[in-house]
Amino acid sequence: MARPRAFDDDKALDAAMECFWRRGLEATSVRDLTMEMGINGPSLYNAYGDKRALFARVLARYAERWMRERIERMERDSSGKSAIRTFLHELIERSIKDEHRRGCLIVNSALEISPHDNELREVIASYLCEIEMFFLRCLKRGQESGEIGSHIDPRDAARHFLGLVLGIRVAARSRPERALLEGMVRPALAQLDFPLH
Amino acid sequence: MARPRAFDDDKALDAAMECFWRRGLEATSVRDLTMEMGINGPSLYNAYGDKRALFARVLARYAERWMRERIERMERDSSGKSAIRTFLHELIERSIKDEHRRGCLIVNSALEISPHDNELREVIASYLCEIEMFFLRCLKRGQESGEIGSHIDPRDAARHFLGLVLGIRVAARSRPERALLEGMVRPALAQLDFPLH
DNA sequence: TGGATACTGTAACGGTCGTAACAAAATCGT
DNA sequence: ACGATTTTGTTACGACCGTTACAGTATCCA
Repeated sequence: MARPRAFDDDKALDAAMECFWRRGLEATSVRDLTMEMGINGPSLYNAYGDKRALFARVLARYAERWMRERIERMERDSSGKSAIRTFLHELIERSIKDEHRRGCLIVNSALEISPHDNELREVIASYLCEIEMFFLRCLKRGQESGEIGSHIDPRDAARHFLGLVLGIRVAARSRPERALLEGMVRPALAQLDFPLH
Repeated sequence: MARPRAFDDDKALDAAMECFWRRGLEATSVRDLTMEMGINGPSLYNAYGDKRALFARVLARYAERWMRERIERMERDSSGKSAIRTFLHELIERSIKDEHRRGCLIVNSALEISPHDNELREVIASYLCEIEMFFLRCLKRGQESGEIGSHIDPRDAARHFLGLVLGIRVAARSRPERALLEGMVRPALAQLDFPLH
């Protein structure tokens, strides 16, 4: 049929992910990408379309690997309450140990993407929904098992935890201090332990 | 001595603020700025230095007008608890009515600024501290007056509210839905009303 | 009135941006 | 072995980037 590809798709996309993750969409040039991915401009355009299409592809890859992986891993936890706790503490741990201050590609993109780019905005909105739904499932599970009081509205609480996830990621960019991030979540987690009223 | 300035400093800085607020630091070109500010390139460089210096100036102006103004206005409230409530609800209202999806310049910048730009990063960190300290003062005031239970750790709660402020601003960028944003804060505000344990 | 001084406008600098034309090279089915 | 097909490397496009030289202009103090 035709000449086969000389580069590894997975490696190239991982390299592109690293670029966009560190510098964002605008600040990453196509030259940065080609150098880091080890391919030439025309190969990039032939394989992935333009820069924005590559970004969208990388964003989906990121969500799959770093968001859904974590959600699925947490949901293997038998306790909904401990799943929430572990999720948040792992998030804090990652945020603090994040040497290159990359943060989270989804959160970074939520702010960087132009408000007029409806396609990417909706993609990002759907990722936020997935996080919200994860918390909602955990909360309902915890209430069914009795470990979380029924006085808590799981819909509101899920949104509340989503807000904290986003807040942690933003705060960690300029103030990656453990005391700050742990203080942020402690009241929310404590509320799950309150006795029924 | 010399020829006086032909443009209004305040108007020019407001125009620059609007540019950076809508598009961010990178995506705003010097040509965008000169056109919107109504001045020429050399005048811009003569008056404000380079683009980054102008951005820093605009950021300080933004903090003064949109962050400190609100904090000071809220602190005129005799009740610490109601100051917190009003602050958050006003934030939500602004986020929903934000036609151009500008969000908050400070939060936007917290994510956009390069992690290696220590000067701007520290400026932004100091703004986050100011917000945290505002909440801390409100909480302490509320506890002294007895309207907030003493079982609440004001340091943690202040960080918690800061996290929510940041989370609201991020979420509103892609999901400016009232139900979402109000759900985010409701559990945190409800906690202030809990009876002592 | 005449410098001294600061601002304005025009024009352009070198550099980088995202993207594409084009030909050479490598693989396939036949 | 050949023609069809796809990827690769070279090169360069026009546009825009942040920034500045320079000459012209307006204002103040003397």
